[in-house]
Amino acid sequence: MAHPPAPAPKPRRGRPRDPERVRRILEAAQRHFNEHGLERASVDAIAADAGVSKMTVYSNFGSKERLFQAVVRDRTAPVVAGVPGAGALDPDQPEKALLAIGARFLALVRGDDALGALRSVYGVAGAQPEVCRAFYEEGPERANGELAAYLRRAHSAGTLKVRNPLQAADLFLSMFLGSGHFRGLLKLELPDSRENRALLREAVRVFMAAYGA
Amino acid sequence: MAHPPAPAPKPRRGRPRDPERVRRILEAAQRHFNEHGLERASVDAIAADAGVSKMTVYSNFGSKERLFQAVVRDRTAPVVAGVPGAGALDPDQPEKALLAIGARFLALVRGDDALGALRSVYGVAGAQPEVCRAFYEEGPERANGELAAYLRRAHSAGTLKVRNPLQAADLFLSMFLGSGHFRGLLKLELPDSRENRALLREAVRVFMAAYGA
DNA sequence: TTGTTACTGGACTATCAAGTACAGTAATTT
DNA sequence: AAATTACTGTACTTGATAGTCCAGTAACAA
Repeated sequence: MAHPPAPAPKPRRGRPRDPERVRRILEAAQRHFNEHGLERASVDAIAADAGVSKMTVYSNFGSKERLFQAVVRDRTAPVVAGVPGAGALDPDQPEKALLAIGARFLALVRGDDALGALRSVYGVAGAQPEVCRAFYEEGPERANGELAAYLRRAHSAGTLKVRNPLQAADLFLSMFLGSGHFRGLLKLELPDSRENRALLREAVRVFMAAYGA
Repeated sequence: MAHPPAPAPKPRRGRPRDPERVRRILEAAQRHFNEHGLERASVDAIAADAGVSKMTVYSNFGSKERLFQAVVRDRTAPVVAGVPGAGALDPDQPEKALLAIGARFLALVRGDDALGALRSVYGVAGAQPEVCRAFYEEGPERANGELAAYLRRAHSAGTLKVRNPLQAADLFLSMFLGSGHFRGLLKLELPDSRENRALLREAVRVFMAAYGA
């Protein structure tokens, strides 16, 4: 979106880069960064795990930090993409829509992928502001924005009464970031699915009580 | 609470430990761990910052990891202590009480102390389960528990209608862990105080709409 | 075929930090 | 005073790892 799809076809001479190698590096790096964080992950281990020489990592990404940045940017958008799907939801059935959105968001913020990503990005807060900003904008902010768009539509349809859609969206999604999310980030035992369902129902009930038309 | 106040007066021979040095070490370590995390903080720097020899650090704490654990345990309880104060709140004025509790919790989860603590504890998730568990129990779980106790009292007083106090408490406190908290953890710009006040009011309004008697 | 670029694999350097050793000094008990 | 423990300061060992160098090989364009 920010960039035109393919700025230059780049018909250079010599052997072309192997895009599959690049993918393998990104995926291996993602696993290692998720599990150990930026500091403890070793480039040697990542290269070995990707089945690639260390020099290939450096010729493709330049440094460990830039590899980290590439990993974050590479996965943030697709991970969040599955969350809102707010475009397809019916503004006449807000309760149903909120249940769907909440269920997806809850699954996201309990999943190892997002938890690992959060931990590793929190670990570089301050040291790499651009990555943090990009992550925030492509991640939480975007999810909020899409839910807010839905709330606006429902408000126009008269099925909800939402004065400040961004605030309301933030509030709704926040409800899934409580103790269960803490436990996930700390790698403690997670609430079982029964408890998750109860939380989902209650969050929707609370929201409807406050914003129902 | 878990331990009797002073299990042994310990009248040993020789020079006694200097408790002030121990405090200086803990405080310096806290600053460094907050700012850089466990990995990047160096024991030499901590010792220098505390105005203490490195050997003193090791003879008091044994290792960097155990120093880290000591820091976390040392500060978790006091930090959270200021949060609920639910004991002193009037069960007949839940709206007022929730405003007070929410304001304190909001200030907490926006403050550098708690944010740094969260970042560093998230950084050792999995590697140091005991610290994570202790932090969780002394921190979020305890805050939840105290708010839940208040909600129970208000329910008995007939001013609120709360079937599941723990769930409701979790939901209420969660509302302050949304985008603003993300931004804090990522060291991005924080919402201004006007926005914080708006969030506080709205959170209380939403809660009252769902749980008001 | 030739020039050019991508990749391998291993050896190598440089750096940084955890933890130890040790010899001397300070404080405290008996 | 004597024994004992705490602390200092510096130098040291040890281990890990980011990043480089290099010689050789593979794949592609002209």
